[in-house]
Amino acid sequence: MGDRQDSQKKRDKYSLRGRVYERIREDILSGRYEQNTELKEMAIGEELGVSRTPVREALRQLELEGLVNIIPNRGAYVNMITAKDVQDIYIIRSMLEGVCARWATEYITEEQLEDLEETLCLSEYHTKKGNYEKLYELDSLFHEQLYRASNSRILNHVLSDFHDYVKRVRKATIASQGRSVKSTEEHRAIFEAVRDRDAQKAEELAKIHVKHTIECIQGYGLEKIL
Amino acid sequence: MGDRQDSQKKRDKYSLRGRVYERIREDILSGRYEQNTELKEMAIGEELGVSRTPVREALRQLELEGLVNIIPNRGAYVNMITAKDVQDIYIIRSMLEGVCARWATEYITEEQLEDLEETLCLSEYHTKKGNYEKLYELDSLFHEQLYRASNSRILNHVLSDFHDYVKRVRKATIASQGRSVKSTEEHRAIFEAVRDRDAQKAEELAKIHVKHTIECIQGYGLEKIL
DNA sequence: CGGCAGGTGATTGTATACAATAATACAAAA
DNA sequence: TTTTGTATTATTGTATACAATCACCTGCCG
Repeated sequence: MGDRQDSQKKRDKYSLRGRVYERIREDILSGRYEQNTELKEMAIGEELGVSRTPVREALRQLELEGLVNIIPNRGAYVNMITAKDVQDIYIIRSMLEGVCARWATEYITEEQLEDLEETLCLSEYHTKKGNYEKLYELDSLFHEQLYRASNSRILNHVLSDFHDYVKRVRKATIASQGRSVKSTEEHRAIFEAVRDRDAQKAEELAKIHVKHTIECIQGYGLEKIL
Repeated sequence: MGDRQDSQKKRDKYSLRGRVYERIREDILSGRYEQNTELKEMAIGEELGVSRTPVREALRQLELEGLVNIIPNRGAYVNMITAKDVQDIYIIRSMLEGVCARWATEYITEEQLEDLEETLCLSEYHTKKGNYEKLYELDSLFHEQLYRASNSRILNHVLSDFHDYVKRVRKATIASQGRSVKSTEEHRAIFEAVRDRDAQKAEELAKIHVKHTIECIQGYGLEKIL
């Protein structure tokens, strides 16, 4: 339990390549590697008990995401998300989550609304209990459900990636009493605006929600997390 | 001539994998394949005179971009950009190009400003001559230079991808007398706002520039392009 | 002592071989 | 006729083998 993370993602968790990809990605995003660590195909392959082939394919994918630098004939090097990247992502996300919420008011189905409310209820429950691990998962789920409800494959794709990239930061912010309570309240407000089909309000609330997270991060000190 | 397209992209055009990737990507984005065309590794490999290995790696990368669907043990299928995707991309781009221009006013260097103006001059020249092929390249270059000037790796990455995705549409819109003149004028205005460090104006102009392109597309009829 | 040439080992790039899986066709039984 | 089981074939998934490239070290020469 606790490895829920891709939900809707089609990323194939069952092929060797898929597992290797997820593994390296997770290791980079969670900071287990340092910047510019060299990722040798053979070494990783041995560690995971697979040959070079799936490792290579995974590294090529990570290169495309910008999480790995590949220098031809030389090797693959870890490319960490920097503090500035995180800031930029949050600013961009604040806008995109806004549009997302706006679009969701137009496209969300009754079923999706119910799912969203269920997630919300669980969030409120676990907020009270201070169960941060579970809360992080529910926070992710809430946003991903909203992404899907926007009915935009493109927006969903971009936002999901960003969401993953700042995973570490989000884990840290959620795990503070003050922020988690506030965050869940804001989720509730966004949900209600979407349910009531108030596009303007939903957009505004979603933007503010992300902005508050930025402020929380800046208060906390980004260096401590990265 | 005419295959300029990646400029700053680090995409390795010299390895077999890189060439295969670019080739398939280009074929998908330019509409040479139909939706759901099955991409067989062996067939592509034979066509390009390479083995399955580089083809596989290329397909895996395209999967991550969403340009190809891979069903495990079954195959890879073309996933075209739909008309709605294009609309979404333009709406999102309009916001992101706005932030990009804003950030550029803060970060652009004198050298980058000169490069930008040079591109602009060439654009104006070729606009007069109605040289649409060249104009398309210069339009791409102008935007890419601005992306870089934003000093945001993240923003640059997202915008560059989007820019590629709507390549076909952009080619079509540029190739209309009215739009190309207007577009170049708008580029000039954006450039001047950036040069004068007027963030507010630059952002507004960049947003409007993309919005105008949407309108042009809608007037043109997206179905004809896709 | 320093710089450069060449060799050596390590690592990636590509091709191929083999294994596993899924699609297809066909035949037999209900 | 329909359905189901099975053999065949095509295709992908993975491993390995081989080629090309690069980094590093050594030793020669200035």
